[in-house]
Amino acid sequence: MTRKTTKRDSHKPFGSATSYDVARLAGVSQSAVSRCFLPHASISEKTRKKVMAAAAELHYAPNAIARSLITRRSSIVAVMVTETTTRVTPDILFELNVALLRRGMHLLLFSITQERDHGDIVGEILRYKVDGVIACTTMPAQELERCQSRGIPVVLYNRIAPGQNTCSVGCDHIGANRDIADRLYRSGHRHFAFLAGPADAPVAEQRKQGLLQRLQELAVGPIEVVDGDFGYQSGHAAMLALYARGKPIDAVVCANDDMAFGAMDAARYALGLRIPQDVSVVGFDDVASAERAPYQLTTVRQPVGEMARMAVHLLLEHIEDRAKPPVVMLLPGQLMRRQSALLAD
Amino acid sequence: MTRKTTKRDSHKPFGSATSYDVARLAGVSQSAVSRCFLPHASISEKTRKKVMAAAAELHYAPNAIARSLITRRSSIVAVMVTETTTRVTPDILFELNVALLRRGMHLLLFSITQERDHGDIVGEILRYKVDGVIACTTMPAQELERCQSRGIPVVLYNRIAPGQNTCSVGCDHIGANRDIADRLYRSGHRHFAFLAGPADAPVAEQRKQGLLQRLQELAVGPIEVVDGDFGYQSGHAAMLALYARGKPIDAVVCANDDMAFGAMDAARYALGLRIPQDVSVVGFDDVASAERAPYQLTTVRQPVGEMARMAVHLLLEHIEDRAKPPVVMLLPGQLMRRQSALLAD
DNA sequence: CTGTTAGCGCGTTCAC
DNA sequence: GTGAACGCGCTAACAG
Repeated sequence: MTRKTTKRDSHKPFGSATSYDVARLAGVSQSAVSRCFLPHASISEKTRKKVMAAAAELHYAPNAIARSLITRRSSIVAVMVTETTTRVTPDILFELNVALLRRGMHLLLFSITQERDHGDIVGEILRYKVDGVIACTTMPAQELERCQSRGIPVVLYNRIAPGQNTCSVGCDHIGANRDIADRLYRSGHRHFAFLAGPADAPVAEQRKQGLLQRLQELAVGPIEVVDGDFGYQSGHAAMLALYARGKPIDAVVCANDDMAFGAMDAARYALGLRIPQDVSVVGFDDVASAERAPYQLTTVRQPVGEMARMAVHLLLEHIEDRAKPPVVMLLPGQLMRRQSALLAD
Repeated sequence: MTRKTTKRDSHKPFGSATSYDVARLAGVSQSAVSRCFLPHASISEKTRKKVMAAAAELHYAPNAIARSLITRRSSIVAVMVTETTTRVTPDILFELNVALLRRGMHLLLFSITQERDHGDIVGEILRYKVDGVIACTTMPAQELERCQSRGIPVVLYNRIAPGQNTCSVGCDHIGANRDIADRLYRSGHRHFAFLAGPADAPVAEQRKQGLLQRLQELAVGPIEVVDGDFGYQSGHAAMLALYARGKPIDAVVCANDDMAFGAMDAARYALGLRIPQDVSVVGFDDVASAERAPYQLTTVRQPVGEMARMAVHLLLEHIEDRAKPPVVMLLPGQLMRRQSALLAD
């Protein structure tokens, strides 16, 4: 003890008090202090009082970094996002953060960009010894494996792993757009178009699949597909391109809301069409402006809060038991019926 | 060495290789390995090669947690946000993350909610020994002091500290709305209204101040102020309430874009007004829908990317030198002139 | 229930 | 330039 005490008084620039400082002030051993801050420690009420008083006086709280070095649990979860994620569903980060904090975990954020790809980022993640990863990105199989081979559980958000051998939680985009197809058909639509999102966005592909699958089952003739990139402008352009083809159209389903807005504005202000009398328009995501007067867009809302909580739940389960088999969870989207489309019940 | 080696082969469930493992494989000492991964280490090219080869074979990378325990630098920055932050400016998190990663720092996210207030969160932050804090929230003076007294620099984002004794970077909301007031006046407007945001949002107050200040200087008569909460619905309601007062109105400046959208929809669809012929409407933020056909909203864009980079820059400077005096940085907003308002050049 | 002891993995003197 | 020893702050295993 003499050794330690003499040493630590020397520097300590600002650094908060350590468990040794508290121990000395309380007149107990350092390990007694440690135990006071542990969940299931056996400690007498008397010494506990003494320790807590001393701790309060010194503003002491256990150093999480030092603790994690020995417990091999950092209570940190890495969350990977892209710019698209944060733009299209900004609330996901908030919801994940709240869900994680509520369960005693912390969120270390990593944004994928051109200059920092998955490889770089996974390297950083490994160095920080996080307890788990939630990926809102299309993680390359190799990087996924790199985490898992080191015993770090991964949960994919709105993506499905190549071999489905990884946990994932997502919205059932396919099911939702199958339902949309069905309802549009039943309310009399026969001439369909799909304004597609970027090919490298899995959710955009799923939304397309859902629509096309169901329409094929219903034996609806050729469906016009126009490419886009999730942006408003691309929706606008796609709509103009669509009508330039000269085919009859009575329903336009869009890869997301932003494109739907572009399509609606093109329809009304450039093509002179009435919505939904001349053409029904459907989006996906239910962003804020979807419910507003100029659009009143019929769309599908993802249960973001629930998806976040499920992702956290799944991750923690697999942190507890790494041998647990992977779970793939698909949550239904919620249809928001508004004025932009004629939809059967 | 014997002691260490016997020990470490025993468990190691999945855990990655340590510097000892690399040292053994390379036939050098552990400290040689350590030096290889340090910035300015003096090491011979020969042993460096050996070490790097061994490290690659074992997929070794230094444990950031262990490193920070001894260097007293975690390379982690805590970022505090509220739900409003993430909803109104989703890109700020992305921009901060990119700027931080580029400078070798990592972002630990903390969302303030009802159930986890600033006190709780600052407690968590202190336990993780972050190198600094960027607060996109209204931090209570007490919690600010709690960080600073422990030598943790804080940079406020879009807030100004009570005594200005803290670093901050923000958009010049006051200046921007002074300019708006000026231009509206010069283009002939004389009957102004301001649709206010929540009283506890400093940026909303600043926007109001800027407008009222300048109008007072211009000796423009009583300005109608209607309360709101930054939400679309509140803008809609405020606009109706405003016209219910029966006063003449020719310019409506709103606390933010969402409220402006509500106001415009109320004006057009409920009050039968033409924009900008009957009334000019101005917003703030330049969110995505502002430029779209139905709105074409004249508004002010905050230089979010630059603000993020500046916040990171300021923070790192103060991490390097804690004695550096605080800097308050105000960046100009960018006026986006569109069709919703008649504005002088 | 308490104190003592031994590391977690690494960066850093200090001899050689 | 290199290796041995030490300790960052803490938890865990053990004896009493």
